Amino acid sequence: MAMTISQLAKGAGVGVETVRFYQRKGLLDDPRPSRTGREGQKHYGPDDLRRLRFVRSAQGAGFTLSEIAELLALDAGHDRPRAREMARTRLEAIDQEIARLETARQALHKLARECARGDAGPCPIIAAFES
Amino acid sequence: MAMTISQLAKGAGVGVETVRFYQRKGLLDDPRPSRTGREGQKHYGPDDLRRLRFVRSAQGAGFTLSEIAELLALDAGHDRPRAREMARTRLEAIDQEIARLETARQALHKLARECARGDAGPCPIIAAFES
DNA sequence: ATAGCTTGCGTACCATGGTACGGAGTCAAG
DNA sequence: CTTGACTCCGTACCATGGTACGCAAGCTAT
Repeated sequence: MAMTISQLAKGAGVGVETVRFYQRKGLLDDPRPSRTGREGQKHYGPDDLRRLRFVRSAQGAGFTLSEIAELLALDAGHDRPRAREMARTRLEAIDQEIARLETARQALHKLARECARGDAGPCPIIAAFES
Repeated sequence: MAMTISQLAKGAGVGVETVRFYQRKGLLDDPRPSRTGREGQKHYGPDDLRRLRFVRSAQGAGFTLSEIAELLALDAGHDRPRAREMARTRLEAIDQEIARLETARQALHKLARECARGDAGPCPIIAAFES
């Protein structure tokens, strides 16, 4: 069950350097080197993998690495109201972001439409963003 | 009609330093200092403001500054197919991003729901992201 | 045993998008 | 005529999220 750092990294689709980077940031455990197996080598279990995958998912949800560190601290702790607050805040930010993207989508769609006919001549790109 | 740099900046809601940064990046014109008005001072017209606002809008659409530089070059030029291609590519990226955010939204919603009851005790944050 | 891979560690470097700082000049008002 | 506001310019610095580099030590297959 024990994994090396490169197996751990592979399992989450990240690079070894990234794992170490997260360890330095306190996002991941940095286990004591153990004497089982290779001398001085660290190894990792399924929990580490879950945690690493969590970091990537939470990043996908737009949390910064330091927010993720806070979430992880909460997970170990008991401050549910704080956890809910963070979730709510992020949820609002996500909704705003989605709205912003929908707007951008319209502008781009307009750009594509206005450039649609003809293959030469100026195409009013700046005007397409005046919405 | 001529504006100073700070008026230009204010008109687009950015800082003076940001305007100069964009000039250094080639996103904005860097006019020759003129002899009208204050000696050695530059000034800007409505086109500069439109352009600056365009930069901010395009950034909002998720373009990087160097992509925006390319769009601006296209706007001056005649490569419509390229402009359409950029728009299409970005459109796809935006759709993916929206989908990603919707997923994240679900995860966060789940997190908030699972932490909803009780104000103490552990709250399965990591589990909430296992989707 | 020697090459080659992986590990661990620390430090340096990268891109992106700015922000800040310091010095020097110009101008208008008090 | 000094003070304050604004300008110009160059350079330095910042956070974020990594990526790369170099070194020593260990395992493993040849």
